Amino acid sequence: MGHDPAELGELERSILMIVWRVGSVTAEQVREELGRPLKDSTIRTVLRRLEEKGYLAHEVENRTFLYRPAQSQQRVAGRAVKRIVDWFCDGSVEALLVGLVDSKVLDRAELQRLAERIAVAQKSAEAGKISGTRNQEAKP
Amino acid sequence: MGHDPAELGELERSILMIVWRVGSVTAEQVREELGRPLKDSTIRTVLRRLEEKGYLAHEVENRTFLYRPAQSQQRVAGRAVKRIVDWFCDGSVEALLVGLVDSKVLDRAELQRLAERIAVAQKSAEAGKISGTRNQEAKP
DNA sequence: TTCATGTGCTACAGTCAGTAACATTATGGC
DNA sequence: GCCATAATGTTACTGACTGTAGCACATGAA
Repeated sequence: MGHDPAELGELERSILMIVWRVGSVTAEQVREELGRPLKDSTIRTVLRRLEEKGYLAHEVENRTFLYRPAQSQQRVAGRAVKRIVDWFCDGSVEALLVGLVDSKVLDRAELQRLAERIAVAQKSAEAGKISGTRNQEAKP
Repeated sequence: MGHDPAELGELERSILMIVWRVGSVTAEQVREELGRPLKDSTIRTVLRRLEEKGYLAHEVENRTFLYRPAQSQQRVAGRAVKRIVDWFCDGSVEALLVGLVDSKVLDRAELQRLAERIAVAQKSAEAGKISGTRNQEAKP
């Protein structure tokens, strides 16, 4: 069937990143943020597609579309990683860690720090948070 | 430029998984392993593409192609995750962890276990391994 | 020589992302 | 009321990539 947390194109990703960074943007703002000289309609097409795919939401402000993230950056990243873990690691996060070390994403030192970090977060976690950062999904 | 550790199609992924699982296969074996009724040439086309993309390697055994993984499953997974981290988390593995918790890939308990696991691996690691599993890339 | 088996090359349809033109509509000023 | 301006809505084309496969070619065996 389709592909839920699917692949984003290069331009889509760039634009999504901008929305995440800026928080709330119009097509024009996106155009300015992007270095590239793209036609206005191009930007708006991509924004629309991103919304169709569920990454963005918009509201109308004075006759103008204001786009905002519909999902936090972390959540999207998390889902993407989940897909990879399911696909390539048979769902084993440990196997993934092996891969992370193998592919030099994590070196031993980082792994160390990470473990400590997790331990600390774990200890001081009565509520449901790993650190100060909490997911701020779309608000109704 | 192109896109190195790029997207694999559904069929490509299935076949790659088979090669990883079985270790060394002919096109015919792949055909049997797959449930689907696909023409022989289809399988071989996909195998060839996977080799072009660097995921597989082959040697000729008695006039027949024997395909083997060119990269370990973990390494491919690791690189895929690295891409995601770079893209969506600005390279921060910690941000990724937040995402993993947010998206329910990891719950707090798993995180706990993970931390312990890392700590243990860390301690007993004189050589360069996180656990018994080591990457076995292509051999010359 | 012929047959079977396996490879090499080519191709075609469907999907999707990049990119954009053109039509339409509402809004504020004259 | 009418028009220009600024947005949006609609539609489309192109190239890349994947699924899927046909067909020609080679080579070892009978």
